[in-house]
Amino acid sequence: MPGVKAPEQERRAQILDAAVGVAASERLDGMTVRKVADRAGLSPGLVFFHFGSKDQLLLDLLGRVLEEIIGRRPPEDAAGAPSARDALLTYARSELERLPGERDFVELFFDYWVVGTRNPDVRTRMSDAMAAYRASFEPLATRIVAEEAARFDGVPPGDVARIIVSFVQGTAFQAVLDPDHFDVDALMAALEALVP
Amino acid sequence: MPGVKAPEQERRAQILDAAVGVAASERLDGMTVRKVADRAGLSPGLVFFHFGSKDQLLLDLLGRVLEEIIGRRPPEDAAGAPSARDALLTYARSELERLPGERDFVELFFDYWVVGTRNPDVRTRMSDAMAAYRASFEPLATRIVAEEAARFDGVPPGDVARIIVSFVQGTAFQAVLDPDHFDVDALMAALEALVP
DNA sequence: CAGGCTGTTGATCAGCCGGTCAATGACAGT
DNA sequence: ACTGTCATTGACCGGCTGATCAACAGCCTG
Repeated sequence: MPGVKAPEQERRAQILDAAVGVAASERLDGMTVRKVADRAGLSPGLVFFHFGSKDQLLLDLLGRVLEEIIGRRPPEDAAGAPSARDALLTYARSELERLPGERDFVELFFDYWVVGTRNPDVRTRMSDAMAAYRASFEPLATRIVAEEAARFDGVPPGDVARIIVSFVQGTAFQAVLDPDHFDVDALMAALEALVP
Repeated sequence: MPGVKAPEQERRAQILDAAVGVAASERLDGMTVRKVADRAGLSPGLVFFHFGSKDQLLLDLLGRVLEEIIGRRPPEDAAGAPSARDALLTYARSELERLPGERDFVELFFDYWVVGTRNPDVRTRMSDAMAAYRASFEPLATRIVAEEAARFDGVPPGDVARIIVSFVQGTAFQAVLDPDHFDVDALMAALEALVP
């Protein structure tokens, strides 16, 4: 006996919310259409009615994950930084400080990375998101290169941004694997000594 | 009609070899006991006879992957480097240069990272391996800190090593996602400018 | 040659998966 | 009030999975 109707967008959002919940607690490979439907209090068939396939549901869920991790980032608050180098380090620190609170999404992000190695759609989406993330570091990287033109002779700011992103991601990787030894202050102290 | 017997260790190795092959081409989530058995030219039941469960097979396979990625590393060849800083950069470069050729194992490494977030055994194994990898950078990090004691005042060498490992891993992450834009020389040039 | 141990096979099991679909009911337009 | 559209349900399908197990073959021991 079918239940009450609901507007298209509302249902989709309801199902996606449930998908976020299931994925957060059971990870991508533990997320099934049935579990999502159960959590949303709906029938499995409805998920296919609204999303067509599980792959499409995954793709839409990826949109949410990326928005959370890469999208809704606090403004890069470089105010008060005496130099571009300090501003970049401050920015990097703020990125590291977000990690513990967004652990579920960080884990999902890596889950999707794995899926992306086999699913071209996911891969493209991830690749684009990474480019956007990298781009958010570029203004500061450009200022750094400009401020010390001699030291960075011929080095494209984009490569500097790439290195910062690598550092943040690698740290996220280690933080999830071994959260007890994750110490932002210690890491930043070492980084500041390493990058004068 | 059962086939010929084989010594315990030989069979295990044969099955593990097949598992490596299947995992390399189909990834962890595409690896099933049947496919491994097929590739080894054996019956599925035999896999359980020798390994007990798929989880145990995964754990043993992880041992192989880690040995390939973290174990069999070339000696850190710091010979000819005028300073610890140069030696560390040379070491980091050699790590990056290994990535394209070991892509299958790098992908598997991240696959296992994902599995590790749910499987404590895998997680512990990964965590230990990461610690060992980090430790391989420590001697050079210690020399760097010692050579410029003022600059690295109070910074533990272990944290410096952590940062280098983060950089290498983050780069591996991006290299798999977007192999076409992976350029070791460009990255190292930027890194050398960034870390004087 | 008898008998047991052990490696090996492949059919088989229960369970879960993504996906389909006929049936049903709520709702809007007329 | 009638009707057609569409959201919703849940049983159902085929396929695949990890795991089990009785049957069987080769080998060692006596």
